[in-house]
Amino acid sequence: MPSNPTIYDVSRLSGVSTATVSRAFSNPEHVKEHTRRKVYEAAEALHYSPNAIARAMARQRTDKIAYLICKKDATVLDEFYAGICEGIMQSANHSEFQLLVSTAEDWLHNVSTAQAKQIEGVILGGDAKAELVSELQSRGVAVVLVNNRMSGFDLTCVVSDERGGVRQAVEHLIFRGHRHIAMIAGQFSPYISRERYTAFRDIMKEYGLPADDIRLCELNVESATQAAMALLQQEQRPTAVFATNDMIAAGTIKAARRLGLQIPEDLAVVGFDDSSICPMLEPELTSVHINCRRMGELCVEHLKALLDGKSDFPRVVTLPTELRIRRSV
Amino acid sequence: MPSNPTIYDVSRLSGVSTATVSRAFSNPEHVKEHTRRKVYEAAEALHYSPNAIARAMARQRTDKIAYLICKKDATVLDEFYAGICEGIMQSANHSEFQLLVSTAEDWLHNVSTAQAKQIEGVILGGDAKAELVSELQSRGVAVVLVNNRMSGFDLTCVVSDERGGVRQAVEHLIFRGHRHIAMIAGQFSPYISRERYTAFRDIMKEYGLPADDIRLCELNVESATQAAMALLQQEQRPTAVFATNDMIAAGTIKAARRLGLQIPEDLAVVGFDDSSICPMLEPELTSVHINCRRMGELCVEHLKALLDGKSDFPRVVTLPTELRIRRSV
DNA sequence: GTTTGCGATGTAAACGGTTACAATCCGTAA
DNA sequence: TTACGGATTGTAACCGTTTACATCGCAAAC
Repeated sequence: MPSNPTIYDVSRLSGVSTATVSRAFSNPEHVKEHTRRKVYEAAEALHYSPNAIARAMARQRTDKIAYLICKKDATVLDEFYAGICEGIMQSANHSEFQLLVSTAEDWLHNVSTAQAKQIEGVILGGDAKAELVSELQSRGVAVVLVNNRMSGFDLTCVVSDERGGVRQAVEHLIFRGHRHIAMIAGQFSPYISRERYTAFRDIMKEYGLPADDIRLCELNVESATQAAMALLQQEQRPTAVFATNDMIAAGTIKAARRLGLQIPEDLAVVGFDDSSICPMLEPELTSVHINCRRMGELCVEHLKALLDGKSDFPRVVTLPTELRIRRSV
Repeated sequence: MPSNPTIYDVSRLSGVSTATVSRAFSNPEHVKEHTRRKVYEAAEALHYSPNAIARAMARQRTDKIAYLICKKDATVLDEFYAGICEGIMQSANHSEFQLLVSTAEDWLHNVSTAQAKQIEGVILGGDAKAELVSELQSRGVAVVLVNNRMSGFDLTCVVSDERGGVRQAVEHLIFRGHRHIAMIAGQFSPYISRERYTAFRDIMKEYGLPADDIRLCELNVESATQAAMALLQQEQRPTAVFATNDMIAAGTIKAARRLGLQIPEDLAVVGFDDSSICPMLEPELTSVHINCRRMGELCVEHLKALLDGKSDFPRVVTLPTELRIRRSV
């Protein structure tokens, strides 16, 4: 197999210097129309395209960014993070970035120490450790946090409006007349868990309602179902449940069914995330929609701004949520 | 900010040549214990680590591979492809590959033409076009197909045992005494759709049962529900439904409930993929499990073998499926 | 005491672009 | 006509490694 054509081949064939060929590709406006065309023709004929490695070497920049997911769960790319990933992918492609994807654990060992240098920017998803952030920043890597915040650092965070989302869910229930609203909460990343929890408490208080019927559960359906069973078998049964994600809501629905409760007549349920399971459940689940793709896109946009030195951006970018009303309330 | 240390800095500090430093890092066995230690100490002191770009340039290999998802759907990284992606990620990290992720459309325009050269291997997921494969192979890029097959090419395919999976599902129904088994099928990638369809037909025939009650639907719950409604309102109602994925099974369950049918008493349902929704449904859905992570890992392993020139591997790697029995049958 | 051979190390030329600087061209104003 | 200046283009150094080849030292074999 003949090795790939180089800029020298193009230079020779088109009769101009390599510098001009280079300019024709990276600064077309600096080479005369006529010459440029000659270059392009030669390149076309040779199937030449600039070698990105060599270019990165000479330019001292790689246009490579990474999406690092910091999670210890079994499935790293769940629907939520996958959605963000899609947004990042799409936006990265349009911005001619190359996107590396990895999990944080493997990364910290293999890569942060060994290769971080050729990554220009990192998007950290999940529960990033402060140590990782400072390590990266100290090496001159631009960092954007997604769905997380961190104090004490000078960095950009892209988050969904968790409090607003909880408000949409809870007010929806309150406006339908519910007074005894319980919450079943799972342990997500610290940031998310805290936001959803405090938001629930604050909003209930705002309406003068008690926010003391709160259960915790593990992140699996059985645990959620158990928690819901216990909750619903109290003497003072709540008329509505706010579940901090859709899986927990699904568990709640199962528990209700086992206890012979009708949804939404006997019990209203609202979920969070508006994942793909919502329309599959019976009844279809009302849930708070988060625009994951958009979050991913925003991450890339802000990372780009950071890399271009335009860091006069807002430090915290908040994306509104949207209540998707279905039949479970 | 001081620019990163280079091999020259290490060379100077440790008092050996750059060649020796280089060897100390990439061929430790070719440098004497004593020297090696001096080099490592100097590197440590300077926080030096080899610049992968320069290394790629000199070595003429990049250790970069890509996972390309060929799909036109709205959500590219659904649970299935995300699972594969996780496996690839993990395996790639262990093999010190850098992993790029992208969708095929953007790719074909931006990358295949412009940058394919510095990617050494590609894993193609979904419905890859033959054109893309030949384009890549003609540029000397190693290609592995996942969950797809393609004739006329000399390439490695990693697939789950679709026929075996269908057999597990259908035989499970048959052994429970079902005779009138209907199928509701969605339009996935051509390969998957065809496999599941023909497998169903063949296996039913094998048991002397008619396989003529087959419905098609779009890939959304409503469409699946509609299809199931029509199916279940026939005068000769089937006693079991084989759904070609879990979402369709969910639609079937919804339809059954609307018609007042009990599951599994009046209707048995089996899904496919064993996605995370199975335990959330009521009743919990029996489904055919596919080990996506493992498929991803296998892709990387075979890609690696390909890159190392050991291509005496089986051309088609098939991964067994496993029936996860729950309550819907 | 030479020669031989091998392991450890050094020298310097790639790898394929970019870009500072110099040189040239060409139109315009003095 | 000539000097001037911006637009184009060419020359060559450089980006940070790897690696073919040369060199060196030293022990075994003669």
